[in-house]
Amino acid sequence: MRIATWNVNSVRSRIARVEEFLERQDVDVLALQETKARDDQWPVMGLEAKGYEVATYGTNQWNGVAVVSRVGIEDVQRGFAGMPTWGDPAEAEARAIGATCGGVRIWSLYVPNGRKVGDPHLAYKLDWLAALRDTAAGWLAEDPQRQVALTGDWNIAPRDEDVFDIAQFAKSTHVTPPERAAFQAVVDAGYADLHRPYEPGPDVYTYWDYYRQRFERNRGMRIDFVLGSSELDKRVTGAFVDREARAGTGASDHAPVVVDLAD
DNA sequence: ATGGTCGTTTCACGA
Repeated sequence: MRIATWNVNSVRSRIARVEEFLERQDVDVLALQETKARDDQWPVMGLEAKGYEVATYGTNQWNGVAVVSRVGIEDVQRGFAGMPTWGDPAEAEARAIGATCGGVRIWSLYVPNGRKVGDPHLAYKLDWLAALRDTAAGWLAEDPQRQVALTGDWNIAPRDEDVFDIAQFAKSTHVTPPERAAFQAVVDAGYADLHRPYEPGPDVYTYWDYYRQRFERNRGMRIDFVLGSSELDKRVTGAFVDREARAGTGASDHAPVVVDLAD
């Protein structure tokens, strides 16, 4: 089974590229972030015609996550236990959706951006990650044999080599010690990085700003990850970033991360 | 320090 995660930066403006990616890479399950579509706005017709099921969670034009699968979708859960919301608690933020596909629990996560050091959004990001860690640790405490994938845009570069020039991030979010500790806490809860062992280099990125030709010059960041429980980790046979999806006009600013699992 | 480029319910703001 081949799974993937992709911050698509608007599924409505990118649906043709989503369908192209699924077919070109022969993907079974795709987790999407920043769909920027309410559930009722999702362009599902082409996907359903090609045999994909879609589970979405979008409450406004800014947020949105989804799971697209051609191996079935079961037990969809929107949000997770203890997930903090920003601002009015009644206004749910669609940052997490979980679905079981082919026996694997796959989460599509859009970790809060954090904006700037000192911004309350950064505290929110850390709270959100702590809640995710607690909840995800609980899943494995209940049953260590579970195959769980925590995929998505983490908005964290865990290592200095995960950004094109660490000196330029001296006063930025995404690389601060508390954010990196929050990421590591999820790893320590039993979720390994399934991609890095297969592309360990310092110049492997998943995100490149649109401006200043950052993609063409490969000045990017590794901030999208597929983390997996140990039972899932055992099945991994390979992983890579699909840079082709980032190339050319009309691309998202992120590229998909693809992970292959043995049957 | 600023600006660069995308997306959105766009003349503003988030990433």
